[in-house]
Amino acid sequence: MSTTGKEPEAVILEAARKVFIINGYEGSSMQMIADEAGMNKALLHYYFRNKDRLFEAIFIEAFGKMAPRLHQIIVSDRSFEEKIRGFVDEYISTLIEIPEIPLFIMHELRRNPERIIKLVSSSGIDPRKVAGLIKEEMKQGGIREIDPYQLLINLLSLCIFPFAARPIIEGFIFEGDARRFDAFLQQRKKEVADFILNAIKK
Amino acid sequence: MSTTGKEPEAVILEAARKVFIINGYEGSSMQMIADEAGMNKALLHYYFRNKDRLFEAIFIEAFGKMAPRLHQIIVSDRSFEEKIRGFVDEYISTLIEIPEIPLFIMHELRRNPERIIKLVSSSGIDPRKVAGLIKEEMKQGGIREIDPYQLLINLLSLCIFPFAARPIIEGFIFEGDARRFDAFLQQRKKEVADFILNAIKK
DNA sequence: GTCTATATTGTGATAGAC
DNA sequence: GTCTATCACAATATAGAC
Repeated sequence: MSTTGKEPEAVILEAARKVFIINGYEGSSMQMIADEAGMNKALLHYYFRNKDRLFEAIFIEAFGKMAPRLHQIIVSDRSFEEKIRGFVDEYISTLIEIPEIPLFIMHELRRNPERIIKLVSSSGIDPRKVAGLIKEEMKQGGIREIDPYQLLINLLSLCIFPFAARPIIEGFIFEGDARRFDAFLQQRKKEVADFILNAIKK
Repeated sequence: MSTTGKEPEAVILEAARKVFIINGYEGSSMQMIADEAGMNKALLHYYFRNKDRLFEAIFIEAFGKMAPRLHQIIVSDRSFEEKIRGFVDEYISTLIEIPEIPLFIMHELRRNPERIIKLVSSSGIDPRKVAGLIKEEMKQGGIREIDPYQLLINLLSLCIFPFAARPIIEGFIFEGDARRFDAFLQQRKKEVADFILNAIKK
């Protein structure tokens, strides 16, 4: 009860989020989460039966932050160029806020791909419709027509990859200088949109 | 000794490769590797002192398959277009053979970023030189000049991301149909090269 | 609800027989 | 070199006091 100030459930979830998203399922222990939450291991089991259930709550939440935005922009009634620019800008901005999420999702999805089925079916997104929509717009927009799936993956690749590969890029290309990498990401919003729009121009 | 038929060391390494690359460091146990190798746990410790050393052998090998190819093509004396086409084609072809490597490297590098420093310094690749080379070629090649780092990351993103995100893409976009995904990858070699070259054309 | 204590299993690693 | 047996410890999870 209490005045909804800091229910243990919320505290646990916040701690679990931090620990799981950084270390992954196998790299995280209930003890780590308990420490982060400032309480006892047993309490985690009291509120969330076991590690799996606690993890699932975090994973679904993280997945939900990534998938639906894409769909929303694609099916809006803006112009094609505005859709591309809008998506790239919003997506990269979001990822700057939660940069660990892409790699987290990719890794955990690889560990347990069956989970996708549940999530996809519950998301209500029909990839065929999205592809059809893109194809339609390419015809009308005076744009070089390419496979809509390739375009879709290109869009996602250019937005997401730098975050998933951050340690490599930051270490390898920017010599470990985080500020250069951040500046790179800010500039990237415009750069990626331009890149895509140029690539599909006739 | 023996006639180099199947030295235990090689058998262990092959087993460790399979297990580590799929499950990651924390997701793998010495028992799993021993089972895969068809021998006893203790033997793994006999040949490779501990789990860390065994893992390091696998990680360095995997990393070595990804990084140097890029450099080799970039510094060759082919034309700019040929470099792009050559790199994309060879890189995607390689990744089709070893599709789990990108995610493996990304995840493990996140877990222990310090490891990069050692590897980068020993690879002899100077990112500044590579960027300078790209910049020079853009001037000569009659190409729209963009930040060479952005171009480099775009190149890598478009090649690597589909492999790292395979379960998501295959499940989410291709409805779990692996054959459609494979066809998609084959087509992608040409598609990505065209996409990039169009994007940087004046 | 929240803690301590504990049961149980799995892990990396080593000792020692052969 | 290769095995069995075992140690020391960390993990998930539960029982039970308060």
